[in-house]
Amino acid sequence: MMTGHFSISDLAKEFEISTRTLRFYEEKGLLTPQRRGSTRLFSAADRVRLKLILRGKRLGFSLQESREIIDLYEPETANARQLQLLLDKIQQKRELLENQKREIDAMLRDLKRTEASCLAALTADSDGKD
Amino acid sequence: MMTGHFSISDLAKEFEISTRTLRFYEEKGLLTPQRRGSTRLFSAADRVRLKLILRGKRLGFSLQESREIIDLYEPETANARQLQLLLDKIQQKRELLENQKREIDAMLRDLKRTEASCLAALTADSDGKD
DNA sequence: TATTACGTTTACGTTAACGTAAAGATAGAA
DNA sequence: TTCTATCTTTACGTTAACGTAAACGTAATA
Repeated sequence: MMTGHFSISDLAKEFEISTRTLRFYEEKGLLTPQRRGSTRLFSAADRVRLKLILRGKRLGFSLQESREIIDLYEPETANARQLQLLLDKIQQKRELLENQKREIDAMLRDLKRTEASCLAALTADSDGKD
Repeated sequence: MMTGHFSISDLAKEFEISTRTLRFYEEKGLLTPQRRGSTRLFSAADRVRLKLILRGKRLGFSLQESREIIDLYEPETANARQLQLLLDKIQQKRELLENQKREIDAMLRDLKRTEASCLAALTADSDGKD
């Protein structure tokens, strides 16, 4: 039935995770699905949060860290003092991410060097120099 | 004494990790220090490997993944067939890293948007509109 | 010589992020 | 109504990456 909501297995299939994982995320307060009786009903907002959690995972963030980042997106904090705090946190996360990018670039450079010497070795072989 | 080697605590201090961590990495075959008696002697090469391991950690790689990447750097594989395999692996890792970069950029864009609306809210407040 | 600093091995403990199994409720199809 | 699918809760198990403690060896220093 079209309810505008997702069942637990809907999301599990879509994102190729287990239902246990979804229940675990709720248990940890990362997702807060509604209930119809005892059955969980996930909203579009829950789905977005899930996307962010999984993206965080791919970047090597812990669930706690992902939660911190996700919480930054919620503009419930309409108070100015809180907003400044929010901006500070965003700045922190930005620096962390920029650092990650730099490390990735360093790794890519290293790989490129190794690749180059591999290719050199290969072409030397195909030159039939020996 | 200048031996051209590092003691376990030398490396522990330099990289701000525990000696347990270094022993653990050896146990897992990620580092292979020599021994003088029972005491570990780490070489400059060990130190480089350690750097790569820690960089991998910061990027959210498991020790197993870090090992795979590090192994790519070792040009012991002078055989052509092996070299081609090596190039394939490098390509795989490159794609993985490029993907990570894309995800980071996505995250940075999201943060930027949130930041923008925060700033908008703040300046609206300081306008004293209410 | 006794203490301090540093090294060793062995082994049990811990946290995160789930996996897996048991036992049961509910709703629609055969 | 019985079967099948899908949901629930509860709870013990598992892996990675170390932490922590015990018990010991060695070497320089007070």
